[in-house]
Amino acid sequence: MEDKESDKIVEQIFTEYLNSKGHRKTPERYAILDTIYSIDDHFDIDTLYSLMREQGKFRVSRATLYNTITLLIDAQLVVRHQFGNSSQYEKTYNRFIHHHLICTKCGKIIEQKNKKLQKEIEAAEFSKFEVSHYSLYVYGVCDICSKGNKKKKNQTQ
Amino acid sequence: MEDKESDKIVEQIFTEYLNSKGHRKTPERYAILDTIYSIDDHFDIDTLYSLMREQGKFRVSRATLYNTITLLIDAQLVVRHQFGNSSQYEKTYNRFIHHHLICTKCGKIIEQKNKKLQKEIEAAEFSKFEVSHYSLYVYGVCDICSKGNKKKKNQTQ
DNA sequence: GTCAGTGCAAACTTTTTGCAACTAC
DNA sequence: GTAGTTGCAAAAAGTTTGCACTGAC
Repeated sequence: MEDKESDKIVEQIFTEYLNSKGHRKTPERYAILDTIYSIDDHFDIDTLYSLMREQGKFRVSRATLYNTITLLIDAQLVVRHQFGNSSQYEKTYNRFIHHHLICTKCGKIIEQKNKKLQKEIEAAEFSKFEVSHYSLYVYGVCDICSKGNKKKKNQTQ
Repeated sequence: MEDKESDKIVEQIFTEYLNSKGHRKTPERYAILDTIYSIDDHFDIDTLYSLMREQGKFRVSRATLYNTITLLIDAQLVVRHQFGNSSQYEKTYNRFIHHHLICTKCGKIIEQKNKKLQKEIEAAEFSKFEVSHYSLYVYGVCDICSKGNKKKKNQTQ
């Protein structure tokens, strides 16, 4: 998805990263990178694993996925979130900056832009700390769960 | 630690919560609540488990800890964080509001107040979402790791 | 007395690790 | 050629579940 242009840039960034670290440029790593950048929202390792098998793109093991995703995080091309039980990941390059609204009733995760807040967080000063990125998780009740409760009124909570 | 006064209030809140939900008021639950409120920073289930054994306060199983902490989260007396591999928890009542600075080099978590930012996040509007609380995780490099790198200059990055 | 809650151990899930085979350099 | 990578399976770590027993109501 997205544009081919940014995919090329992302590959370039990864190549430079691998070179700088003295890591090898294996086909597995690029296949994983490509697949991740074809996914537009959050994913976990198992989803990524299944997706790569289905697509028949390139057969990689889970161990390799874990190894590679660590590299991608270090290269700042992917971020990790830990909602729920398993780690969730998302690509970072060329992806709009957003905050995460997490519904405490149904567990749904909603991405929401808020330019004003984004700027305020980015402008914040934290003493003795070199900031690279941040994640804001806002917990509450989503629209659907909120409506559901009001209509039904049959829940103790 | 903290003051006895707030411990009483916290117990009261929990009692009201248990009543409202029709849950039983077991000694295990209060022992867990008390222990949690004696801890001043983050902890995981294993730490809590060991602490309760050491103190000889009350012997509870891990299963009960997991069950009870779920209730405490629902009662808004505890929040869960998911840095690293295991879930981290912290008490909420009477605890200063802070943000989490996470060092990507050493993994250390620094709690930092920022009243201005706190107010800005609290003032933020998220459409179709009833906010209850939030967590801000700021990733970057801490003072010590930053100094270490500058001194050594032996790392590729 | 009843059923929610508990302890224990087994099961399950996610992630890490050890090792032989492979391959990028 | 050789060390970094990979795949596989086993192990580890964290959490959940099943079941018999206990105790709050």
